[in-house]
Amino acid sequence: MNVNVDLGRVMKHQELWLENQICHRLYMASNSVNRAYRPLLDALGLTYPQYVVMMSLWQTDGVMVNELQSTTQIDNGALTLILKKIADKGLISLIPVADDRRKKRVSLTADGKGLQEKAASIPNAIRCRFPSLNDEDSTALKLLLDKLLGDLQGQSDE
Amino acid sequence: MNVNVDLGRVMKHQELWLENQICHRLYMASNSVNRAYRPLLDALGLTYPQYVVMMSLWQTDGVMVNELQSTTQIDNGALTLILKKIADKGLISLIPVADDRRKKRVSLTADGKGLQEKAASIPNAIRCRFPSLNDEDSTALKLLLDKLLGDLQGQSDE
DNA sequence: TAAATTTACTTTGCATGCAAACTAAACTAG
DNA sequence: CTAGTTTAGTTTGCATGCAAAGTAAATTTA
Repeated sequence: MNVNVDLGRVMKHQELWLENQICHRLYMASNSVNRAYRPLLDALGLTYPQYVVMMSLWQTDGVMVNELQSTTQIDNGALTLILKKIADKGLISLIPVADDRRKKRVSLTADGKGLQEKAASIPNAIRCRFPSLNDEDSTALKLLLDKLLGDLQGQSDE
Repeated sequence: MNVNVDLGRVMKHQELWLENQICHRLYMASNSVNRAYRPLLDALGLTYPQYVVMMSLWQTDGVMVNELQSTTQIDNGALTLILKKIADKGLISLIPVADDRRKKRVSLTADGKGLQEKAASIPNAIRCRFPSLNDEDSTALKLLLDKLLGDLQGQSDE
């Protein structure tokens, strides 16, 4: 008695069923998480990608755009606009490097540094939205996502 | 000897570090997966969300738009455009329901049904991109993502 | 050292994702 | 039966994500 024929469906192409796919779950999870962040980030005047950039800078300030790109994995084209926007908000300054005038250094302003205190409560607020995931689950999930990311990163380079 | 101070960073706000976050991994994973699908889906003339809609219809044809929305989790506004586009490609027909003229039934055309054969190889091609994830890992990852999705779904309704 | 190439972004065109406003049809209360 | 409400989709404005073309500066070649 296979559950897959309960509704009289043909047993063909089960790999194409949404319930069987990791990728569709990732798609839904990423969007759901983004929606969960929105109300919290609205209070800071940031979008999620902008928040990711700020987090990266709070951790390591004064980096080149391409370093920020590889850390955050945000698309280059999008990153240009995102940096322009958070620069307009006065959170960062974009300074061309004297050595190599193609490069730009991204540095936090005082306001940008100060925003970290306001953001400090967000990670915990988000974690509380996943009551079903205990610490062990979280660790396991990170590990599995790292495996997946490792696979996908390596391949494009070869 | 804590690895977190290896580079002399202050031990403050570690929750804000990207490496410690599930959400940033989900963001990167979802985008990476989307990029992995692109060359495969280009051959079918579909984008990933369009492919998700087609998969849902291959599994259950002739549903209302709102059923398709809850199955695929694609945004309503986006879904309207996506349905218009795959209808323009001749893969589906959108027929207003006689009972309730607000509703529309989404039905596969012969071409739409035929496309399933061409798509049949995609799930396996994608799975091959994750050599590090064995079957056990895949099952575990699905389970963890389902937990996370369950948490996020329930909350917005309350 | 002049041409070819590479590097570090920027810009452009298209396709979502999302919240919010909007429309039309069906439903409920009085 | 009519006003108010809910439901099913659509439209709109803004912010990415992505591939591809474009730019300017640095590097390598010949």
